[in-house]
Amino acid sequence: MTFRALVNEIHNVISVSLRNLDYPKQDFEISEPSRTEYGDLTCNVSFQLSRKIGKRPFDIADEIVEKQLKPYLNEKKKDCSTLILSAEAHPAGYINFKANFEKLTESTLDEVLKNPKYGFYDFGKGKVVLIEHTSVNPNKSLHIGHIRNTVIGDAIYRIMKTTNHKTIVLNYIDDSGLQVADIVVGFRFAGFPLEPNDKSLKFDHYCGDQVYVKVNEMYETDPSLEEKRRIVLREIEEGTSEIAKLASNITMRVLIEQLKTCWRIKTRYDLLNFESQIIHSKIWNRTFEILKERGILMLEVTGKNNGCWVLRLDDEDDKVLVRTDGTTTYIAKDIPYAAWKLGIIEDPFSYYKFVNQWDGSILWATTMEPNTNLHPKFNSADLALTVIDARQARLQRMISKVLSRISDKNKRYHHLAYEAVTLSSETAKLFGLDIGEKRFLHMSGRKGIYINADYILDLLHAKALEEAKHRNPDLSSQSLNEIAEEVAVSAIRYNLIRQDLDKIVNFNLKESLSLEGDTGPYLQYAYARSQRILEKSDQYVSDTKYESLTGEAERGLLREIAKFDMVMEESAKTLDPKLVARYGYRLATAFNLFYEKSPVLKEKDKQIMRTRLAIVKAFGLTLKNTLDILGITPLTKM
RNA sequence: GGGUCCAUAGUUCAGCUUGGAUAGAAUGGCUGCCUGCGGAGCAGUUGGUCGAGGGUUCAAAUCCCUCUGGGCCCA
Repeated sequence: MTFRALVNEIHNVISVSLRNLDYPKQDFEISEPSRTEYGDLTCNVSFQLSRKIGKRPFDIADEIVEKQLKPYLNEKKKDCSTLILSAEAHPAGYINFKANFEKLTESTLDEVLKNPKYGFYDFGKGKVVLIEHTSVNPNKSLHIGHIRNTVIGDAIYRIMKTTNHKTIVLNYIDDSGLQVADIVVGFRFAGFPLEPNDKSLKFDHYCGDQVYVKVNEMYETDPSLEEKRRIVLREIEEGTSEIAKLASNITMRVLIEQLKTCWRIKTRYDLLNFESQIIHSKIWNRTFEILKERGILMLEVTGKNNGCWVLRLDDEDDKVLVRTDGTTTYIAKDIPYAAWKLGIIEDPFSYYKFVNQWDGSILWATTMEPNTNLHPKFNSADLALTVIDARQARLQRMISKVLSRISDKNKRYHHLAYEAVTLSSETAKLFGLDIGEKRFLHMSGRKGIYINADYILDLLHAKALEEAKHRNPDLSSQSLNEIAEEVAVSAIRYNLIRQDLDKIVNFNLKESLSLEGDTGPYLQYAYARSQRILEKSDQYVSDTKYESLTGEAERGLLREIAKFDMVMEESAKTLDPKLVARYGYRLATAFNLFYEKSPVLKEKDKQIMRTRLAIVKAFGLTLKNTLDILGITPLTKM
């Protein structure tokens, strides 16, 4: 029983009151008031009713309080069976509630301290959610734009897991596209050695920063190379030649290096889906039949699309799927893949164990080689979430519409869109680019204008290492490096999660190196402080005295702790990871205030000391679980 | 041309889904607080015609319309 119990009780008693007073049925909201002096929770029902029945909000509030809430509280207080301390009609029209903190504290601490999984909330009822994220072309290293995708997708995975969904995480590998062809051209026809001269250079950096960028420059001056690219692309698609083997070899090497970066930021996947195998699997043929049966796909017999198979949806322009020469367009690959995700078509793939990951889980990969490996079921999800940036919105909306026409009603394909990461004008100058009055510059992999994920992590690591060394002179260099790495990961992850999905992250290199204020390390620091208190205590938390909990700082902290499962429900419902980040920040802030105002170990009254110790312990558990969802490692020293 | 997203403090952002009480953080500037549970912290101060105009409403940063500036997608 936590804050949710209080909200539910208020909701129930007001609903009953409305019935008793013969008011019409009315939706209303129980929320936190704008100022703490108004109480712990507030209800807007009188405003809603006022609109309907033309009575003054205060009169309605007053009537509900006097005729219903007060008698209710008098009755309930006899056997201490209410979490509400008082209800009051405010002249503005709100009904304001104060919580019985003694009882709320007791039930909250009881819940948190007994339940190491505190925060877990059964919103999903075991529904299967498939999440696809990262999906970076395997011809380059990941830059900060890519890891915004990765970090959002991974946070959503963790949110869904914590709200009782079965989760499957996919990484789609476009191993047969133009971008792969570009670097193959570089190695095969433009003289790039397969091993970089600098042996310490990661292979993905070498391919992306040097080969890919240079080859694209060379196209400008040497048109014959473009011809080579067409040949390479065709051979990759056919998949049997020497060039195709070279391409596959390079792709795998880049992919492994990309995955190292993803694992570095504590991301994991269940399955790698290779585009080449989707093409070879022929799942398009079956999908084509289904689309024709449902009348979504038409053979055009007149006009500019004469002879093409065209996708026809309400409020969308017609979209060609199959051209007159029988070749398919890009979306013709996405639809069968989406259909596979929801289990609309039979699973044509075999699977093999690709690699073991940092968390002990197995990463599988698709293969067309028949085998009988026992593997988890990867398709037929109830909800398929695809994390791709907002530029793909139109295409993704079309896929959703098609899928809603050919799948069961209870299944859903959803595009989880987010905006791009751009470079601030200050950061653009590092590339020698002056963008004048403009506020941001879009990154470009082809032009080499981007900030590598590994690079920013290394910078953060170095900065955190210096700081940690200074504070912990006794720690070994290995421990310090481990701490620095966790701080670096926390800074970057938090930075990318905290912002709204449909806002551009305008990346400023200098500001991103901050470890103070509203940042990941701030949360880790609050955790470390709390653990230091527990470490120095005997951790004995019974013999508590809840009525001693009168300080605003203590209550503020408890209030935040008590709201965790509601935050989880909301973020799962709205698919919004930033709510968890915001919550973590509020929780840490509440603790830091408590830390200033309510000494624990120095408190003379043993019972008060024990009560505060219990709060610290509950805080630690709650923040730890919050950090887990953000993919941030809690640290006891930093 | 059609569609879509964004605009809130010097800067970076919450708040908008579900209208309601004096619009909040962080950062920057200025100023305090470590012989005290870790100062990656806390407190104070500075800073806002919520892009503009209209509309709906007892009440609009929030809903609707128009416009401006910018991003993206499609043609």
